[in-house]
Parts: sequence; C-alpha cells; structure tokens
Amino acid sequence: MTEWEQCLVDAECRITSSRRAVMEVLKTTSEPLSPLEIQERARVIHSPLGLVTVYRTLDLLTELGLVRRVHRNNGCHGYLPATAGHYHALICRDCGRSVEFPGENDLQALIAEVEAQTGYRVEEHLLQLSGLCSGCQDVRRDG
Amino acid sequence: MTEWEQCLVDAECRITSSRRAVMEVLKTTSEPLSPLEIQERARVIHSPLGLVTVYRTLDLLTELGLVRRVHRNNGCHGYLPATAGHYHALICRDCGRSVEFPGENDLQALIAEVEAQTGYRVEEHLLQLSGLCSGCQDVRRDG
DNA sequence: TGAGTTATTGAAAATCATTTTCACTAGGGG
DNA sequence: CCCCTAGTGAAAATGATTTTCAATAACTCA
Repeated sequence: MTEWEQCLVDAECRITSSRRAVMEVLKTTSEPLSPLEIQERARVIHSPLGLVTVYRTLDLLTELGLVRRVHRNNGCHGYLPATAGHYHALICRDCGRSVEFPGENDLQALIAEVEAQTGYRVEEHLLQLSGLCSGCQDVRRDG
Repeated sequence: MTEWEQCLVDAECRITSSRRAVMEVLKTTSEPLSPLEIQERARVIHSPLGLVTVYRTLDLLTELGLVRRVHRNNGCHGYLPATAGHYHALICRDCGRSVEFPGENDLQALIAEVEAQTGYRVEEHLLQLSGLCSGCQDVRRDG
C-alpha cells in the first residue's frame, strides 16, 4: 500500500478507482491542473470518472494534505501534488511549471513583527509566488 | 480634486457618481466588502448604482492600486481601501476587521533564497494573513 | 454655456466554476 | 460471498462574475 493510500485508510476513507486515477494524474504533473484538466487526464485511466467526483476527491485529498490547492490568475483553483509538511507554491507564469518551497522559518520573523505591531494573533497565511522558471527565462533571452 | 480623483484623471478615466459612491464606501470600511455589500452601501449615496458597475469599478480601482482585492475563505473576493505602495492584508477571521502591513523587506530575504534554490525569477507574490484581532481575542478569553 | 463625442452605465442574459440532489454502484469488513 | 454504506455519476441548482447592447452622462471644444 502506498503512502497516500495508507493516509486514506487512516482517515477511514475507501480506496477507489476514482481516487487512484486522480492521484495518478497529480503525481506526474509539475504545473497546477484544474479539476477539468484532471478529469480529462484521469479518464485515460478510469473512463467513467465524473467531474463532480474529481471535485470531491480534490477536496478530500487537500484536506488530508496530499494535494495543494493554488490560486490561479483567472480566479479558479489549480491543484498540485503536495510535499509533506508546510510548503508554498512557486508557479511559472509562462509554462506553468511549479515547485514547492518551505519558507516557514522566514515567515516567522515577519509574522512576529506584524503581530507586535497590530495586536492580531496570526493563525493562517496564504503565500504564493509567481515568476519565470529558468527555462522560460532562457527562451526570453534567446528569442 | 482628491488624490484618487487625480489618479482617475491621470488614467484618462472619467469621474462619475458611481465611482465616487464606491470609493466613498470603501474609504470608510475596515473589513473586506463583497461587491454586493458595496452595492448595498453605495446605493445610499447613489441609488441607481448597478452591481455590474460595482464590478467594473472595482476592477478599475484595483488596477490603479486604489483598492486592494483579497481572497476570502469562501472563494469570493473582498475589497479594501489600499494604502499607497505595496501592502498586504491581515484579516480577522471572527469580525473581519482588516489592517494592512508592508512586509516587503522581510519577504526579500525569503524570495532571494527561493530564487537561488529554484532558479526561478520571482516577479509577483500573493501574501495574506488571517487570525484574530485583539478585540476578538479578548472576547474569547472573557466569554 | 451648449452641442457633440464617447466613456460609462444598467438590466437582462450568458457564462463558468462549483455544489447539491438522489438513485445507483462498488469497496471491504464480516 | 454477502451486506452495508461510503462513494459515484448525471442532471439540475447555485452563485459569482462577465458579456451584450441600447440608453445616459462626463468631459471637450467651440
């Protein structure tokens, strides 16, 4: 049993073909995929997969920390495989290729300062970077 | 002519009653308002204001840096008056009261490190904090 | 100040991501 | 292998946001 399957079992959820197909697709992507894109790709593996199930599966997997939900510029959500622990996404605005980075430690100082200045107690943070990956920087230089 | 009106003029946009009403509402709020909430409040000032116009006005004002668009937990957008320059929002999850903070400097180190590790060139960042404001912390302690 | 140009507006309809409903299906404990 | 129920798919509902288009109002120029 793989790690994510164990995670489902621990959460008392069933391991289904739909969930396997969605995980399979996500494991091999490096750019955030929309639910629709995930459905299209996952249907190669499990043809009857419905879009509604993709949404439900993504909610579950996100909740379990197995996939990462990111904000796209168009206002919709994209999904990425999650590195275990607390990570943030860095997305290339040209090709979409994404990587995750920790950044927890660096934010602590900022958060402590903001708490001191505002009196708020910070509980959650949304941090997401975008820019150009090395490949797309090269293309721009060349062409 | 106020500062934001000058900003509109510089952008070759007209100063209309609708835009005045929306700005008026935003200037006096400390929690992010949805387009619908803005319409409701702005209609006290300019009754025929349509929701579509609110959306268009918010797009324009956001583009000009006069208002800040924040991500709410329900997936929709909220709008806040913007402090001039580059600021981020800190939102109370209980009462919604919000403040802005700079944080540009603190992020530079993080961004430089991520760039070095990933080879990406970072161009934009999305940072938003949430937690409890001092008032709501007190309520929880008391009640 | 007044007429003309055109950005702006409002209402209705369209769009699009996401959620709900509900009858059916399949996972896995027994 | 059977049964119970979590999980599924299709269709319809929802709700935020956008588009369309004719009507209106802001600024420009005389």
